Amino acid sequence: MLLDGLNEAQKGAVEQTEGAMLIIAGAGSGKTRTLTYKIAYLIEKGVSPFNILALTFTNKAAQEMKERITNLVGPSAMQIWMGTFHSVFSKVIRIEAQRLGYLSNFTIYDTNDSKNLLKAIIKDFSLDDKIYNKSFVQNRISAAKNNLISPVAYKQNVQLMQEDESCGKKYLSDIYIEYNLRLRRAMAMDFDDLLFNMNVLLRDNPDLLLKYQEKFQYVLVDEYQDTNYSQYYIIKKLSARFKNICVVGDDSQSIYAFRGANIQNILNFQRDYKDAKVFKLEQNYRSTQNIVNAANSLIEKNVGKIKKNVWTSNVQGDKITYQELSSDKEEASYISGQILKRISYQGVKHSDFAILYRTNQQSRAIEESLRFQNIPYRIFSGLSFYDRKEIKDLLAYFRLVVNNYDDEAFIRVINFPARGIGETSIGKLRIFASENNISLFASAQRAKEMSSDLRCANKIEDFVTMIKTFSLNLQQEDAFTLGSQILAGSHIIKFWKEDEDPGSDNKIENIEELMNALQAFVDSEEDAILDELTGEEISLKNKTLDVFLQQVSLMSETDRQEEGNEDTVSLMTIHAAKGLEFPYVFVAGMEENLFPSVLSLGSRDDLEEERRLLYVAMTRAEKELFLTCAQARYRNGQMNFNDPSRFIDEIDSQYLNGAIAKQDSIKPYKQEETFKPKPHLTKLNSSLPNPIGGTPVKDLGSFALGMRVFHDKFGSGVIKELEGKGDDTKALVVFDNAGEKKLVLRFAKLKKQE
DNA sequence: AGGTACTTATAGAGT
DNA sequence: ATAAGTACCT
Repeated sequence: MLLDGLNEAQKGAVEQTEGAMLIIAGAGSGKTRTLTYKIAYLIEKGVSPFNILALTFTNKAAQEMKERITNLVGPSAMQIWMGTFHSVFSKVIRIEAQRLGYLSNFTIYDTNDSKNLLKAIIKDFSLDDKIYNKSFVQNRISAAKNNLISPVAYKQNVQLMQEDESCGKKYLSDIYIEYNLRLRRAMAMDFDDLLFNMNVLLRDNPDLLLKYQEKFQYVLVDEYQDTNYSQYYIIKKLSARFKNICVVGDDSQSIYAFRGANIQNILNFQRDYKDAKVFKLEQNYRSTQNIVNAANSLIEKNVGKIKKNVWTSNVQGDKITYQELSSDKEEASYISGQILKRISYQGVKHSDFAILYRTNQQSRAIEESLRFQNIPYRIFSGLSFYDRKEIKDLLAYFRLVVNNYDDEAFIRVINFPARGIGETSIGKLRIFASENNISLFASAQRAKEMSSDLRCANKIEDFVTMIKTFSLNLQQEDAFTLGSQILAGSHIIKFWKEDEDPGSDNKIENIEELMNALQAFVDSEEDAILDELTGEEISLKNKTLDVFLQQVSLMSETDRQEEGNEDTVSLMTIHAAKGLEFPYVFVAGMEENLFPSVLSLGSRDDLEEERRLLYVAMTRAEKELFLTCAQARYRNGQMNFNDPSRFIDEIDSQYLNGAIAKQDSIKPYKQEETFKPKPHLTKLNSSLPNPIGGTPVKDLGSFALGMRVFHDKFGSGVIKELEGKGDDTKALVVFDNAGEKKLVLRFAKLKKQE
């Protein structure tokens, strides 16, 4: 019988098929399993896979779930629409593009493209790019889009306009307007547009609303705690007709507020859907009692959350190890030492270990140590394959061929490899383009009629002709064939072969890897879900370059990873570790200002998110968990000193080994309650005074040569030299017991003695 | 126009 | 520490 392997709570959640329901799934409680069986159960009950929509957090998760369901109910499972919000709805938008005034070969701009575009606009508006920092502007626009605030609505919103004005950015709304205009001119959408425009489609086209409501009779959403308002609204509308909406999540694992996720979506679900049934999965099958209890004791410190009692009947296990080390280097070698010890004496595999950290830059020291010890490792995320220059260049050629209006792609390749079209000429094209409100490519096509003479008009014409020739073949050739022609026509390989730099061989290998991916895409089986739509839809099943590009733009680094058969240690950020589990887990960098991040200290909501992040990290571990802290760490080229993370104190010490009671270090975190209220748009107030580096600058001028000072770690000593001034003052201190140290006063927290 | 040398911004998680 | 931007030279 299908449901025999499930516990009572899981079974209940599976058997409730109709109506609205919320499944609160604690860490390690078999959530994926439950969801898998639930979908299989629906199909077995006679629901057509065509009528099921399942939204997951990564494409990889979707793929794995599909495979499992296929194992349970057979190949019809391949017909389920399953994937991330972005990938599923980008397909819908592709199909219905005309309703939005787009063609289906529109480009998806990634964050980088967005920022470049914003930079150009800020420059064109003659605004100060320090005040109008492109990352800030991008965040603000993204937040607006995620809250379904259009440029016009933004301008009419008194509160938003006042916020902008009060921080000296009154033209932000104008930038937003221009940004959207230029996106449209480039026939491009950014990530947020995919969701925003899906909402527009459903709002403005009653026939389409009905069509997709009829199609998606059963809507299931995984990781519901990490959905934003735009996503919330899409599924609300889609499920309004049949009212079969099942959301699964854990409010304690909500870690994407920075990206617009709204934890209220899950907290308010019952208010929103009055008849909603609630199921709680509370038994943890993953971790030892010590790990579960320790994680519980931490997350208890959060105020806003749904009551639940996560427990386990697993063995008690070892206590969690907390280890302070003197530096990031020591921390790294401690970790590799612990790994080596377990591998040589206990026959544990490399792949049983994960090293998790808050920020990507922490991987460096750890990598060095692992390499030194010959421990095989694999780093997830970091500089993604698709972020590499050589890959982006070639993809830009592809993009321009697929969509001639794609201005960001045009800028990237018009003179790469160098073909004698310089800044001056490109500037003239830009002006012509904005005067006539056309794309750069269209301007290039009309180079001859431009008033100012273009000395390189012939070269531009050659380039245009080349791209156009490829474009003509877009629907005739498969992605690999056309891609190879473009690669040859671009002379990119020739460029890297002639390049002296030793890194260029690797670049060529990467390009070859991309070509392999193209070949694999062409050879792959047709995606059955694309076959299913009938009527006026364009064909999505061709293995052409445009389809490849759309797939690739929404692929994350974790989606890309092959099923790793290699036996390696995994290194990744905690965010990337969401949903994974490992027998042995190290969480590195348990320090104030790093974890919790210095940027989170300004609000309780942000701090609670950091706490949930640690909760996620801890609950990845099955058998053994290590938390490490480095007293000194290189950051931004400078040595940095931080206290151990406040979170260490928050974990009940009975589950912890190695915690050192701090005698006299003062921890001023009791001020939690004094945080200022947040405006309703997440992150929209992050422009408020927030000094880079975070630590308030104290009176650094009060130290003098020969003065006796005290340092928390190094003890007493005498200042031998002082150099630099202001923020950068450094002191050479001769410590009584710790030798000479050069300290940055801003970080070192030196105290005067006597 | 293209390349090199110096300057300066940026260092939070990622679809 | 590093990437990206600018100034200047060939």
